[in-house]
Amino acid sequence: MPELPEVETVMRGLAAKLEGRRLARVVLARPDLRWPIPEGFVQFLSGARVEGFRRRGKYMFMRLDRALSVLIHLGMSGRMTIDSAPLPHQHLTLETDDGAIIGFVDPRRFGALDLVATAAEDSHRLIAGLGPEPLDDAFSPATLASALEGKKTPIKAALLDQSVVAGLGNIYVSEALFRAGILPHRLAGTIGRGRAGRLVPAIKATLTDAIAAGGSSLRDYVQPSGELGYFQHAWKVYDRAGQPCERCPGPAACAGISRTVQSGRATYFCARTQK
DNA sequence: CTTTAAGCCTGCAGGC
DNA sequence: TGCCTGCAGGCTTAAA
Repeated sequence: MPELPEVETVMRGLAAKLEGRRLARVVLARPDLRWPIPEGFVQFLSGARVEGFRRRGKYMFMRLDRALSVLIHLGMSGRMTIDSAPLPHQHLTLETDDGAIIGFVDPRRFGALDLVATAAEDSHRLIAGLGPEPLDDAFSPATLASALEGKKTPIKAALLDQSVVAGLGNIYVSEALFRAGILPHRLAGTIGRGRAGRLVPAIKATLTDAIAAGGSSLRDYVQPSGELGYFQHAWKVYDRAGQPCERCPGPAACAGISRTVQSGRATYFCARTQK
């Protein structure tokens, strides 16, 4: 489900409820999600105080006292609930010392839970290979252009590669490429400094706008508060095949939003304004 | 080395 | 109504 804006939104919701609280009760309903959950997971969390949260790409860390962090990945269908009755596929339940109930629900179980020393978060095997944070200043046209240099994959696939930039998924790649006026099929190696100069700001603006809207809600995504994100109403191309492109003057000029499949994933674009 | 395809799981929408 | 197929926000692995 969740790409960077959804993970950021979820993390903020959790932080508001959990920071400074102690985990009074921890219940794990199964020993594994995508991978086994480490031995002693429940014991390490039980009684711990939550110091803070950090996001890296689509991963988040819940930092506990005792120099330990819980790595949380929502995968495709993962979500967090606050003060909700237990739901089907709720694999982890946390209860705080002030009575808040946090649930981790993930029907498809592509998500992950792990423990890592706080000082070693960046060395975790799922984190170590990640590219730059797209909203950091270090993610610039120069760094992106150099990361794409010589790449023979389409730019769409390159931006989905988390080692190029961390946090983009299928929705926001389509949206950012539309915003930048770049065709998803264009080979990454042909982006160069000029187009990267449009693409990087487009990525940052797309993500910033989506975070401000609380992410995109489709299927089962809600903020932990139960509130829906509303960025899905701001999609320009994603899931809009056949609909008019708002940048084009009308049907005479443009056939509307196209949908194709690239490496097994749906891609949406305007064939007239993206090159 | 790089790039593509299959697989992991469940749930849901659409076609028959 | 039920069954079947395809598809879904991610990521890893094996194969090409």
